[in-house]
Amino acid sequence: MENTLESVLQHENWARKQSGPLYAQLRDHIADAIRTGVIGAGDSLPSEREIAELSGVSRITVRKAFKELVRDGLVIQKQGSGTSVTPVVERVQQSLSILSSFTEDMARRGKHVHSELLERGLYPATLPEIMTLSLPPDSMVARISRLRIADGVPLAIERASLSPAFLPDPQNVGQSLYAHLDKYGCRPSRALQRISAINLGADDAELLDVNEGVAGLNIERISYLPNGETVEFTRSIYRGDAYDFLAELHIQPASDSR
Amino acid sequence: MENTLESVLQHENWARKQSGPLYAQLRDHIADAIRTGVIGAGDSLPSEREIAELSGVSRITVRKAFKELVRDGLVIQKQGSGTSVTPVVERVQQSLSILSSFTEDMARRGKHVHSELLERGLYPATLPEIMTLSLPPDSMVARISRLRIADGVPLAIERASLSPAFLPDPQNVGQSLYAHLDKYGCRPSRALQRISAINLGADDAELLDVNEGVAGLNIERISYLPNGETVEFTRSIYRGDAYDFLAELHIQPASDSR
DNA sequence: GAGTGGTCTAGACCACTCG
DNA sequence: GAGTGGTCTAGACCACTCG
Repeated sequence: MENTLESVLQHENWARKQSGPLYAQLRDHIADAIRTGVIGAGDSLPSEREIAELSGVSRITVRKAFKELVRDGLVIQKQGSGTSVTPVVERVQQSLSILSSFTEDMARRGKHVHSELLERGLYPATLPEIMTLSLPPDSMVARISRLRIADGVPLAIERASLSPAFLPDPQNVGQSLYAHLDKYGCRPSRALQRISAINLGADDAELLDVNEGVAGLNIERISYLPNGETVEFTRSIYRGDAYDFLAELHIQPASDSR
Repeated sequence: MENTLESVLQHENWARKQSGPLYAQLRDHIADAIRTGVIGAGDSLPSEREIAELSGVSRITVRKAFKELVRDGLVIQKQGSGTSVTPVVERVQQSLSILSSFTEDMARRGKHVHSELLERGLYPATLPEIMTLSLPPDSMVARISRLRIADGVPLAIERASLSPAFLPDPQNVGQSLYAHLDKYGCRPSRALQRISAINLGADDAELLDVNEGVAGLNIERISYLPNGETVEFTRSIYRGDAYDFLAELHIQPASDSR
């Protein structure tokens, strides 16, 4: 009857059956239990001390196994409230050739989105902002930083900087920055993005509700008006487990292909 | 005179000056020393036991600090040979709108590239390969897996699968798969890529000469001939610290933008 | 207040590297 | 063989969560 967690963790049911370090055997054993559904998404795991006792290893060994499960995003640990299996997140596919608005994009998929405001207002511009946005020295810059949430799941942190010429009133931006820019006729028509992979730091990981060190996508975007003026410089961090970016590539011009 | 590592690690020079856990203070202190150049790229650090003694904390606390420096890619640890500062890698910028060959791309930048062959030959096709490449059931598939190395630095693992119709002789492929396909007039003209972020597993991390768990880019590419036939299905893993992908975005058609 | 994960210690032995 | 990081233990106290 009890083909549950407890029996799975019984020492005699796993230890020394494989080779390699104890913590790796325990880690793989728990990972299998998660993947095969013996433990479901969102379920709580026994405490480190309980597992240590059940499985006959020291608590530090259990912690070491957990640490790697945490790093790989299989479980989530919270001080004071225990360890549980990471809830599954539906991956969002986003095009890398069509410039779209997060809010409009998600609405089209029938998802309920909202943003948590992290920062909004006019600030003294930093040097990168001055250079990227072609601002005069000692200029102010409009900044909007938001945590993007779809159906209750935080997906991305967006930190946008704009020239005050295009956004004199950051306080009035609602859910969608692009919709706001539309009103003033300065919605960008073209953008360049730079994409790289990073391990999330403690602060960003907490905002995105994932474990520190989990892989994320770091995207810097510079958006332009049809006349070539720079509108927006945005640094975003996306959850690696929640996003697939799609790009369509074409062969380079024949003259160049030697 | 000795404003070196040893003095930096002296217990009285850092401990308890900040708040927070000991290991975090030590970690930040070493990270600062690396960033400010007190310890240079490639330099060896003292052993865990030496640091423990110098700084007056237990070895486990030193290990915990090191573990996070390793995770963030600042240092590299090798059993039996010690801990050293990660050598700096020049980032490669690669377009996400132009389909180019790794070999040709790097040659254009004056880099010396070579590949280490991981797997090459004809194998029974897996289900995903059959579906993606439109192969008949129980078909064979040509596979080439290579570790891409530029100027001695491993940059990416590429695992390509092709229909034997396009690549009957995988054994004859040289440095460049695309150059080989050119000869038979079946070089792809268009491709779709899916990009996501992952934490590198132990095997891939070892091939790429980085630490396990470091963030990498996972890219799946499907390439097409001008007539629409699928040529190639490639799963690649790129080092997150070595690649920036560039994408140019355009506004979506007006009819769609409501 | 009971229970959880987070930090820290002292000490031990193992696996690997390198001269 | 000496030195390195890797694993493991038993035990302690702290910070946080939750009923």
